[in-house]
Amino acid sequence: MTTISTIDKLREHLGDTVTLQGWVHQSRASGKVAFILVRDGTGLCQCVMEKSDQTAGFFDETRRLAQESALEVTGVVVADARAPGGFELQVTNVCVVHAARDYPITPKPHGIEFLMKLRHLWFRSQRQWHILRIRATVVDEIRRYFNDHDYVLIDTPIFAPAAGEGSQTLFKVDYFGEPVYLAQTGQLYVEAACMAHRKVYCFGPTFRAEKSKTRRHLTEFWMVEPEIAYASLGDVIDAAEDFVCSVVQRVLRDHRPQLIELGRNVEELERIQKPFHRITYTRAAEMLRSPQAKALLEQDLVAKQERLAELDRRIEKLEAVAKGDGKQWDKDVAAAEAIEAREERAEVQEQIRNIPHHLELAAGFEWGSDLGGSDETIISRLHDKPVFVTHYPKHAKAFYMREDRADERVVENFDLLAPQGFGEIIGGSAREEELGRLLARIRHDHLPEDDYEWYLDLRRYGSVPHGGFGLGVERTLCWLCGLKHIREAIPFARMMGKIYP
RNA sequence: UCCCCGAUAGCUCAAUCGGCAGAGCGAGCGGCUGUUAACCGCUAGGUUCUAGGUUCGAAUCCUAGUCGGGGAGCCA
Repeated sequence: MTTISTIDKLREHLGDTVTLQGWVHQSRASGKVAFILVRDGTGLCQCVMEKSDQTAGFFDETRRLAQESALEVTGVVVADARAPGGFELQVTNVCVVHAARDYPITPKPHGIEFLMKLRHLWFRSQRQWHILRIRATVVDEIRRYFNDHDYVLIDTPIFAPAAGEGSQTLFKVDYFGEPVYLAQTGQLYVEAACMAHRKVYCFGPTFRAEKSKTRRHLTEFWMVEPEIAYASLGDVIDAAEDFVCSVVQRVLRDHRPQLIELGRNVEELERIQKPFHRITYTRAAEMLRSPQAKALLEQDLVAKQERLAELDRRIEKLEAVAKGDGKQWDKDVAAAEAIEAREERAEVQEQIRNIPHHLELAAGFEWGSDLGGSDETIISRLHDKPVFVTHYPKHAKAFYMREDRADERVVENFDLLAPQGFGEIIGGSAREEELGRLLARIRHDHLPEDDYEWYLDLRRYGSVPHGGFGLGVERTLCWLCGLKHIREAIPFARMMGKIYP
């Protein structure tokens, strides 16, 4: 009777005979020795099987086990520098649970369409495994942070009778013959709850029917929304800052190796310390029109053009190698690198095409417009840490945001822009607590007043200054992991025109 | 809603000016006693997205459509 172990605990079993329950991640075999890289959900372990009297009974059948075959493998745990991870299993027995055939995801590169259709299998790949582990930690830290800071969890409804935000982005569903909408935010409900519990938060999926096919958009994404009674705009910003630092620290603490594996620059994350930068929208607008912004983009253009020339040279060289008559191995590597370089070239070309437009947008930025994606990128790249942009023009923002009493053209809101151009990860505000002002805004925006009767009650009975924010889990994960596309930050992405699997 | 790009073997990609449909991986078989995306040999594998058109001849050119990728607007 041997111990059943998991790969993450092998270190504790050095010298022991243990059984691993897992799947074949990769395998290499010769006539007399086979290396099976086993994946068991907790990690990877190289299992070495030498042909001998002991293994004769199963060696020939198992040496060529196909990728993703399920197996129980028993052996002695030994330390070996040649093994990935430093430990390996000297196999004494193998029990095939299920022999797989023709597993579609191979160790070679695949296209994104193919991988998304096989999302249910793509999970098993190392990169995806790391990302979803980090996601689980981020979600855990979100809950832990708010629970430990005296926030009360309030679950808000998914079926909502009216719009929380722009009504063009609502998913309409039939509710016993009545049209209702999938929630875009739980905010109005947590506002009600914070008057009962002082500090509350909701955490769940939200739905937006935005017709956006970009690397930053999902139609179903997860958002945490804390709401605090007796809070000023400054209090809410302080809370957001502390919270974001806490999430970053936790991910650094628990996932440093995974972040490095994903290619994330860990030093950049280590710089995420309080205080973050705080600028007003008006100042941001000035920055966009400033010589610094222009210089940044112009330098960017030069850098991108140099990169493009470099890539052209590289691609030419790689193609020559790939088509030459060198060793097959070298040709393969060159061909794979050429594909990667071509992808990067296409991306750089697109960026170069966009820069003049971005320059124009920034230089011609007028007070009153909302900040666009490229504007946010410029602002965040002019800073080395996350930036809070506050006090946006009233007419560009939602009706519930508190009017600045000192300047009624703006509201007391903020966005938090992640550094390195990852864009907006938080939106928040102080909420309008005066019934009269709120009613005027609802009427001005032609919103259905009846639907908001209950919400207006909050201003009739013990209305106090309060505020909160919403943090998008997937966008935060993109930033933390350095992901290029949001679809990798959620187990099963829901995007415009995509709902399988 | 708008703009740009793409679709060739199971996968990733080639195919020069419009002239015989190719390679690697994966799969199958064989070989190899320490591999790290293993290696070596052999085998099988094609309605070139769809429908029209131009042409002696179309993967390649034209028109329309479908699907996918990226971006704008909008947003977390």
